[in-house]
Amino acid sequence: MLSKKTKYGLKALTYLASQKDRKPVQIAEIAKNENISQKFLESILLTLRKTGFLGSKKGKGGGYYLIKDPSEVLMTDVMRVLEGPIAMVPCVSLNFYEKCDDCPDEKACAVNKLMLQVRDSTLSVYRNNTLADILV
Amino acid sequence: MLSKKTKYGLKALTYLASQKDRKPVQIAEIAKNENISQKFLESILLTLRKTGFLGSKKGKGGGYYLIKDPSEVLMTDVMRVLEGPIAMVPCVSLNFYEKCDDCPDEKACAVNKLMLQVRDSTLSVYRNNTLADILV
DNA sequence: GTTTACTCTATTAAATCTATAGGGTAATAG
DNA sequence: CTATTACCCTATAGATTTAATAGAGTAAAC
Repeated sequence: MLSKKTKYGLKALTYLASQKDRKPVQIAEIAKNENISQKFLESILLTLRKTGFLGSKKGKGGGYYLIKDPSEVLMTDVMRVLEGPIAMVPCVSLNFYEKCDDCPDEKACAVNKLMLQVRDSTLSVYRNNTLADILV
Repeated sequence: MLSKKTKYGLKALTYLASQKDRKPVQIAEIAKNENISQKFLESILLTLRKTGFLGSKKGKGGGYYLIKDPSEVLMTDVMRVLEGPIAMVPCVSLNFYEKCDDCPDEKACAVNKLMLQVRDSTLSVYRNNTLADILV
């Protein structure tokens, strides 16, 4: 299941991406238009700023804005930051690999074999989509 | 993240599928060989029996056994029973559809657009794999 | 009729997710 | 300069889900 954090984060990014210009947009405006708890959204936008997706401006007329062009924001990167590993099990994760303690041999593991395929297919979707691609 | 329930369920199914014959296998044997808590496995196998994947035999020499040939057990069905919806959001789920209360229009939702693709690609993996395919 | 092994319910412990509260601080406008 | 705006950060609580355990019950086999 997709977490609310990821869902809200994606909605905020697309909201910013569909602005005419790159002027800062206030948290309150995004929260209201996308039906998101403002405080919760605050922490999500903070994460996106710290990970280089967003810039922010303080004071009157401040807010958040996209740093890169939407067509340069890969879903792979967004999803890893918001949702975490793309793989459903750590033993098939590219960026968050971890050995299963209950599994003596990954090569002989059916779960591994299946989840490897799922990871690859999911990954290809994220790699083929930028923020610009999912705008509607 | 894949739940332990699904992981254990898949391991149990593959354990049963790789038996020479279809004689009942005891819970304890599966639990020991696959490093699974026996009581937890018990409840998982019960689910798989109730949903038509496994049969069981009581008393001495009893246990669980596969009902169908491994090549006829689709991963789509297994995953839906063990893990639940394949879609990451209810609004793109085929079997568990639900409208998002925060989203006025699915057609205009970027999350929907992206997750629809993810669902389709994941689904195609599960549809192309039977229990026989993931044996190692 | 005793043993074996599945069946079922209830409960608990742990982890994670979601949301809220509240104060702090930097930047801007006037 | 100063008041206001709006981001920044920490802590915490409530809800939900997951994982595991305990224990009693029941059907079948030998």
